[in-house]
This record gives sequence, C-alpha cells and structure tokens, in this order.
Amino acid sequence: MARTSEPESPPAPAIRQSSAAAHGSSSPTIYDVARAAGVAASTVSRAFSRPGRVNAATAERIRQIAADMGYRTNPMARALLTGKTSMIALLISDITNPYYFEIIRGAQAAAAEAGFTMLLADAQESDRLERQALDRAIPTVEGIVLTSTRMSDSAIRMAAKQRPTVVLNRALADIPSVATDHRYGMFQAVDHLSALGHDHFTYLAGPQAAWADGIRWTSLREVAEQRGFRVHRIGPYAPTVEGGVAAVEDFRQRPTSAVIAYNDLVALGFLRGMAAVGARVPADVSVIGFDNIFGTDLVTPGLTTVAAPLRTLGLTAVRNLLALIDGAHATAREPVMLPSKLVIRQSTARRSRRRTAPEWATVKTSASWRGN
Amino acid sequence: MARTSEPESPPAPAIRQSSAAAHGSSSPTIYDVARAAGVAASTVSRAFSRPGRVNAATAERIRQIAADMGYRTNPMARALLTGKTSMIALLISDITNPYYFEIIRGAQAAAAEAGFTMLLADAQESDRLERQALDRAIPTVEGIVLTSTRMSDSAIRMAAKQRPTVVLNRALADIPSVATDHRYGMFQAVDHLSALGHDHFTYLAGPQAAWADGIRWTSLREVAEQRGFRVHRIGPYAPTVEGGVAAVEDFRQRPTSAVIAYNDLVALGFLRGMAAVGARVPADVSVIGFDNIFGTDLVTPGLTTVAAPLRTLGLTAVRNLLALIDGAHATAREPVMLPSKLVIRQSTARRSRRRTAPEWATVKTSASWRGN
DNA sequence: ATGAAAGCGCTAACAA
DNA sequence: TTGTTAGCGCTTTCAT
Repeated sequence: MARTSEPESPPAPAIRQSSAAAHGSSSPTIYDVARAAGVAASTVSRAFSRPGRVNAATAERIRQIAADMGYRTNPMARALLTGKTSMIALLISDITNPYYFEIIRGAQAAAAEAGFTMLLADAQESDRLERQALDRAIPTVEGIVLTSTRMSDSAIRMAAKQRPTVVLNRALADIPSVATDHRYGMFQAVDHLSALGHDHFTYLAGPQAAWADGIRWTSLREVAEQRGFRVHRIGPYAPTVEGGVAAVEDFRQRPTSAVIAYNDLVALGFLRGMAAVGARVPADVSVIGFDNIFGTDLVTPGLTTVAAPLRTLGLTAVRNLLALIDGAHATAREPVMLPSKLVIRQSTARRSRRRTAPEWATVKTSASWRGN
Repeated sequence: MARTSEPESPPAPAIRQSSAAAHGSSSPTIYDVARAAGVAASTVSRAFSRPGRVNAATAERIRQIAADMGYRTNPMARALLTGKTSMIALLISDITNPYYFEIIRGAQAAAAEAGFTMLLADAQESDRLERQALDRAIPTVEGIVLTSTRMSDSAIRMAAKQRPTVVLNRALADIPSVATDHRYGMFQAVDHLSALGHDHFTYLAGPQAAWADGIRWTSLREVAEQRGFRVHRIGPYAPTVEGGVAAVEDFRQRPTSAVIAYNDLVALGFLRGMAAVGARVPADVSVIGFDNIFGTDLVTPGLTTVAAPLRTLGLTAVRNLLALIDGAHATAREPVMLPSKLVIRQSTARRSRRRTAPEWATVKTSASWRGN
C-alpha cells in the first residue's frame, strides 16, 4: 500500500510500464524526488507549490535534487486536482484579418509574462466553429478572451458563467470588456476632415452585425448634427478589401468630397477601386479609415486612419482576465475604453472647390456635389 | 472504500467541497452518470472512449443520460492517465509578420478538423522566449510545430526527442519538415526577369541566420551561372519594411536593372524607399519579392512576387504532425517541399535600354549599369 | 516543519 | 459485455 515502493516489496505495479513506453522515457515524479531526498512526497510538493511552508534548507536541497533529476511538475496532475491549468483561450473571429496581429501579440505577451499559455482558436468567421472551439477550450482553460465574437449576448453570458471571460471589441453589461473608444475616434476623424474644409461625408458601412459599425455610424450622425454637417451612409459592405472595391460603384452615383470607411480594409479597397476608375485621392476625395492596420502606410497615397491601440487592446484584455482569474471581482461595470489616435497620411487633403462633378462620377450633375 | 458512495456510508470526503467552490458548480463525473444509469463507471468510460466495446443499447442509454446531466469528459483526468491531451503547440518566431497569418489559419484548421486544440506561442524574435515557450508547452501537448525557429539544430532535436515534432521552413535531417521550394521559386523569379531582358540582378539579402536566405542566394547564383547572368548581393538587411528601405542607399551606389528581395517585406520597403529618392519602378528597375503576403497587391506598383503556399504550409505541417502522433513513423526523410507560384504584378517590366546611369544613382557612371 | 493517506476523474487490467 | 479495482502525479487535510 505504501507508495514509496521499498525494494523488498515484490509485485511492481503493472501500469508503470506503459507510461514509459511513450515518447521519451517517463519523467521523474515527486515520489522519485522524495525518495532521493529522503523526505515525503508531500514535502516535495510543498517545496514547489508553497515555499515558506517548508524549512528553507530542506526546500533548497529538494529543489537541487529535483533539478538534478530533471523533475518537472506535471501540469495535468496539478490541474486535475486544483483546476489550475495556467492556460487561457483567445478566440478570434478571423485570424487572417491583419487587424488581429498586434492584438494576438499583445495577448500572448501578457499571458507569457504571467506564466500562462495561450490557446488560439480561429472561428473562421463561422458562428458554429466559434462555439465548437469554445466548448472544446472551456474545460482546459482558466479563462477566455472573446475577440469580435459573433456569438449572441446570451451565448457570451453562458460562457462567462463557466469561466472568467473578457470580451474584446464589444460592450456587454455585466461582462468585463475592453474596446477602442470608437465614438472618440469618429470625432477625431470628423474634426480632421472638417478642418480641411469638408462638410459632407459618406460613410462606407461595415456588416450590420458588427458592434463597431453601429457605434461609428451613430457617432458620425451625432457629430454631424452637432456641427451641422451632412452625412449619408452606403453599404453595408463586407469588411474586406473587396468590400471597399465594391463600394466605389455606389459612391460614384452620389459622390461627396470626403469618405469615412468602416475600417482600413474597406478604405484600402476603396482607394484601389477609385484609382481604377480614374478618381484622384485626395485631390477629388479624401478618404479616412479606422484601425491603422499593416499596409496602410505602404499604399499610395498613404491612408489617413484612426489608429486603434491594437497591442494594448490585447494586453489589457488578458491582464484583466488574469486579474479576474485571480479573484478580482470585476469592479468596473463599464467597458474599458482605450483611446484611438489619428494618424494623418496622404489620403486626406483640403477640399477642392470644384464646381462640376468629377469625370468619374456616374451622375454628371450630382446634387450632392453641387450642394457641397 | 467503494467509490459509488452509498447513502448509508456516513463520512463524505472533504475535498469534494472545494471543487464545487470553483467558477460554476462542479460538473458531473462518470460516477454520477454511472449511478444514474445503473452501471459501473468503467462502462460509462467505455461508452465514450471506445464505443463498440459495450452493448449498443446500453451505450446509447448512457450517452443519453450523460447528455441530460450535462456530462463532459474531463480532459485533464484523461490526459493524466493516457497522455492524450488533444493539444498541439505552434511556435512562431514573430506573430506580427504578415507572413504567418495564413500559416496560422491553415494550422488551426487542420488541428480543428482532427479535434485538436492549438496552443500558440510567439517567440517575439527571441531565442530565449522561444525555448521558454517550448518548455512550457511540452508537458501539455502531444506534438509541436516549430515555425521559422531560431533554435539550433541540436535544440530542435532535443525537443523532437520529447514530443513528435514537425519543423516548418527549415530542412533538418531526421526531423520531419515542410518548406516551400525556394530553389524552384528562385528559378521562377529569374526566368520571369530574364524573359523581360534582365541579365544582372541585385539580391537584397535577409538575415544570415535565416535558412531561406541561404537557399535563395545559393539558388540565385546557381541559375546565374547556368545562364551566364551576373548577380551580386547587398545586405544583410532586417527582414522588414525598414530593412528594405535601408537597402536603397546601398543599391544606389551600384544599381542594376533588376532587384530580387529576400522577401516581400523587404521588397515593399525597397519600393517605398526607391519612390522616395525619385526612382521609378518598374521603368528604372524591376523588383520582385517572395511569399505574396497581405498588402503586396495593394501597393503601387503592385509587387510581383513568388507566392508561397502559405495556408497549405500550415495545413501540411499539422497534418503530418498528427500522423506522427498517430504513430506514423516518419517515412520521408526528405523535407516535404511545396511548390511556389509566380504572381506577376506591376513591379517588373521589360528592361529599358538606357545608356546613362539614372539620376537617383549615387555613382553617376556606374560600371555595372554600363556593363548591363 | 514534516509525514501519512485520501482523493481529483478517468482508464485499463483482470475477473466474472 | 460488464463490474471491480488499482493507479496516473499531484495536493491537501490531519496528525505528529
């Protein structure tokens, strides 16, 4: 019955064998270390999990011996008992979107600095895959970050009931969340454009389902009303380069001197589509995007954009999650709002006082253009 | 002693309590299901882990009851005994490099389709962080994919000894690896350029340590020798946009009509730097990159590039890894080489037969230019 | 400060 | 086909 198998006790357990058959030979356990150190297994355990509860000298000796034997505590065994896996999950709606790169890095860095490991699941823009990934991750992780999730509020709350959860890019009552301050961002965009003489804006809308799209459009209307600007919205378009290209056709029918795109991907596509029809940016029209993703400074003209604090977003989400896991009972009910920052490049310029509609406009005598 | 605690046995275990104190109430175990179904725990276990070994009818009944109770098998308990965690680790040297986006997605998709979960670790270009992440991941995962690792061959072999390992973007004897066929890619690049009349190439070198850089340069020299072209190499440059910008200064001192960059990031930076000094691409010089990352089709001129099969790379690496985990004893000793594909855009054009060195050249009577 | 022993949830012999 | 039982490696009372 004694676990410390004395040499004289004859029948060795049968299962031991199989574990050694795995890749590489089986690694030493606390029992091996205990035997070598001449102490009980529990002492070894304590030496690692709660130093201070054991004599400093013996603790040191145990550590030494353990190191020599190449002992490493088995995370599975620990987790089975305590539930502490030191893992968190990051769910992303679409990994290929450059928007997430820096977020992922920030999240990873925050996890690593706390000794946590990060599980990454890509929902591939599918609701089904997202929930499946979530289900799969829940039992193994201590916490979850949901990024731009497509799940319903109730599904999110369901998840949050099972594990500490932080939501990125969405505000949700009672669920800790962190997001960019899109309203402030829109104000920055409009301020910039209006300083350049623009007073009529076209908004290239993103997907209806996107939380950020709602806020951006609402904020745009709010500023417009405040300052007496005119705005209109076309779309929705897919939040991709292709979506932006597609927007050009609609825009030509009712051009304005300034365009605010749902995000950089759309703005980039729009820039490209406009060039294809012979429109000049920023001479004919100024274009501004959101996020400041990779590539916005490489295109011609460079895209003026409202930069989201990408890395900080990931960092903050994970740090907050870790605090939650540590038992910090979500203090702030409000989402943590991180400020954006305007990055001015070459796609925006002073409004030209042209009298006629541009050649590329589909409607030659555009009322909106004249009215502008 | 009996695990199925009969109501009459008085002292309930003390520890049970704590697990219920966690987030949400403790979930049902096989014992709970067994009791509800009136069978032994092992039968429940079998019903899940090896259906067929149990009466179809009872199996179905058990499943039903389990589902009703919301039973989910605890991966930690299973793993503790069997070592099967259904997790793999993907180590990446630098997540922010757009090169990896599609690779990650491919890897993720392959893992998900096999019911595996993927752990993502970003080495942040640091050898130390990479090994640390590896150490942390090894005990929990069943296999590892090392992408563009900075670790030494011996460190890689060390890892491979502990867990099935597949290396991406590096050839290593005895370790399964998958990579793009860079040699073939370089031939495609040179073929394209030579068809446009170019016969003298400047290679913008990447980091010495980069495996791909060695192959690309060697292959370039090989083709050049075969066909009687002239080549020279400048650098090394950081494999980033900044690196490409930096290359311009050197290039101006000894310009050629065609430039082959280590990768797209460098090519993109070069394009931008050249524009800044007033050089025209492709009129003055043709530029070609490698990989076909995000953004190469958005810049002006669009970058001609040798496209790597990014998603397939990730997919293949993980599929091979899973096969390895399943016991497939690495058949092919050779790395799996995936073919690249030339994507022709606007940064390459027919060589102009100019007699004088271009204005932006630092050396006005460039021997190399004349010789061209 | 340390040791003994029970038990986390599951799987695998072995027996029936 | 099903049940009994031991044990994976670790943590945690409870004694000492």
